[in-house]
Amino acid sequence: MNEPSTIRPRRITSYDVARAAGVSQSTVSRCFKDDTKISPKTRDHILRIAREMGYTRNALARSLITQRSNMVGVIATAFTIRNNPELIYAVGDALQNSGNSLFLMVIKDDDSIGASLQKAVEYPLDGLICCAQMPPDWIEQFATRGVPLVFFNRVVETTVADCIALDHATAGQRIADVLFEAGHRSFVCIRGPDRAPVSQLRVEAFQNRLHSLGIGTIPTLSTDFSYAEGRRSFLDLMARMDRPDAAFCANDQLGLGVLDACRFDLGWQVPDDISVIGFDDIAEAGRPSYALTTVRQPIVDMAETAVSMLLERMEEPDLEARRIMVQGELIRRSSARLAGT
Amino acid sequence: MNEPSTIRPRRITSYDVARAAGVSQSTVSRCFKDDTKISPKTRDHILRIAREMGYTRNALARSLITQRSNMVGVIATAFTIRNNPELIYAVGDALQNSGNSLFLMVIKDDDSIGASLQKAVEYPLDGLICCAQMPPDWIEQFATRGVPLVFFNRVVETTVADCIALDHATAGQRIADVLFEAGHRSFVCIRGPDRAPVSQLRVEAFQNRLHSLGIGTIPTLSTDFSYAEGRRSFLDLMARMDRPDAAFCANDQLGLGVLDACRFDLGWQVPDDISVIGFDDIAEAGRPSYALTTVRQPIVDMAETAVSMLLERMEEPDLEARRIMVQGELIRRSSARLAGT
DNA sequence: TTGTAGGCGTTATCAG
DNA sequence: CTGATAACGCCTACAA
Repeated sequence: MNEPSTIRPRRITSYDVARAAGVSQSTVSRCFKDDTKISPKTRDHILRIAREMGYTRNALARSLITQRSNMVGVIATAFTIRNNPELIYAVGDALQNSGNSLFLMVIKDDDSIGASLQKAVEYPLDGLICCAQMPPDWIEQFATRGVPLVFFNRVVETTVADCIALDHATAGQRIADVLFEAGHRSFVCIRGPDRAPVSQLRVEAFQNRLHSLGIGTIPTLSTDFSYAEGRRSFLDLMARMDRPDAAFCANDQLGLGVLDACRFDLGWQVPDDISVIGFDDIAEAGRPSYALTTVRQPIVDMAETAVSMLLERMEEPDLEARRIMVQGELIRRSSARLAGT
Repeated sequence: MNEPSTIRPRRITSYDVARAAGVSQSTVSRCFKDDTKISPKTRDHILRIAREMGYTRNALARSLITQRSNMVGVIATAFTIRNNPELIYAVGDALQNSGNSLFLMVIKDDDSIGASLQKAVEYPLDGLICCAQMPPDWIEQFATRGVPLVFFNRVVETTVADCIALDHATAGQRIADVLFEAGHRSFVCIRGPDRAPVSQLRVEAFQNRLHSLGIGTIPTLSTDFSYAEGRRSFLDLMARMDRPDAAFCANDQLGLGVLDACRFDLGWQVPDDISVIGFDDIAEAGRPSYALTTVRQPIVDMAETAVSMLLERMEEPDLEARRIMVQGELIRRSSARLAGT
């Protein structure tokens, strides 16, 4: 008959090692725990044999009995991954340093989170860092199941999950203030997708502040948060209106697009003809080719804090919910004419 | 006495559902398999009760018996994550579409892969996509254990793993050719870390080609692959030598740094005073502020292919090793004076 | 179609 | 210090 040319080899288990070492399976198991009593002699003996046989503990089987998978889920949108890759690295690194693993669930946008949440409870994960919006009933769900949850840059009204976020609103106001003080009186806004909460917070705070300073309606465009859309939509807008004094962009990608539109498509001088301000302080914003004035979001610090909060809550599930608001730092560069300090 | 204010709730199991529904545990289990025979009536009944109780199958327990965790590991360096975030997204998305999950292991650089490999066998993962160098004995290890393995942009001489990589060498030669044809005769190279294989392949091919065209030793600097280092080290070099005709940078980040050094620090005209060429075609390279001539690496396509290859091998472990070399596309922009076509 | 029983690879609890 | 034995939560013959 036809016999398979290769069979997936059976995994070597602690029983195999036990047999080879002439001890019981539980003794083998004990070898790999630190705080247990076992004679150094047998331990060495068993460990050597285990190494020879290529034995490794099965983490899945272990987590079944210990009730901990040592895996932490991270839910992140395409945009977050593209725009803040350091976040992924920082979170992964911090998790690994604490003996956990990173179970990454990527989603298209904030609205397509469903399947990931399902997976998070199925696996089950020891904790969850969510960089996206989550329906309230799911938040409850995780709380009931005792799965620690930290929101990253998504503000949620709940008492059962921690959250860390930039204070987008205060920063948006601040930008309105410094532009106004510098004498700017006509503005436009380029924002991200309508459903992106981060964009919304930044832009609304900006607009509200200007309104209270007596500025009327501010022309505002929604885009997909990308350089290309920022550039294109700004040109669109400029074809229909006079040049404003200043443009506020909900993130740096948009800001770079607007800058290039000004310089290369419209032939305007920045900041003499127009001030441009972005948000995030991504690497490119600081380069001399752009020198974009922006608000710095300390993403790596925030990532590390998020992991710490999660780990704390994993230790101490009864901790009351914490809400950390990180203040952004205004980074003054040459893309905007601003009033001094 | 003190009683815990919260206890981690016991997980609801299929036994709980069975009891509530008045059936046996195995019947509950069967409800969640498609191809099994069960009367529609009892199925609906059980599913409804399961939903009411908030029951979800435990994926870990399931994988213990099915011998598949449905988790695929991805090992990526800090640099890869930072510079090719789309890779992470694309891989994650493709995996999820095939019913698998992404177990992400981040490492500092190619040399610090050890712990991740250990985890990969421990968990155990159903497959591994490795974007880093791997010691040969570990490659064997995975083969013996029957864990499918795909290398991404790392060329390995092995018959037991697939690999997909850009043809860095051919691209490096090509750049040498077009620069030489355009009349350039003096060159410098800015490369990545000494241990970064990708950088090495690109630069060595470039240098070898020029040697065979009669060009002598080419001043070459090693850096950390970053914009800042590219800019700084190029300035260093220029302080010690005459202006070369062209600079080849092992990636676009370096290229952008060198461009800014030329324009903002040295006051040179690009490409009149010097031609600058990068590698990767990252988004910023295409923007008018830079317009960096470079080689396009179709990272998303490559990511999807890598996942396909892995899935195929998971189905068919006996497949013989495949080695896909992707040809890069020279993208001509205004940072380099090149010969036609 | 449904129930019974054994097993996946560990860890934990007790005796010895 | 070590060895039985019972979980952990599920899947899957096999029997009914």
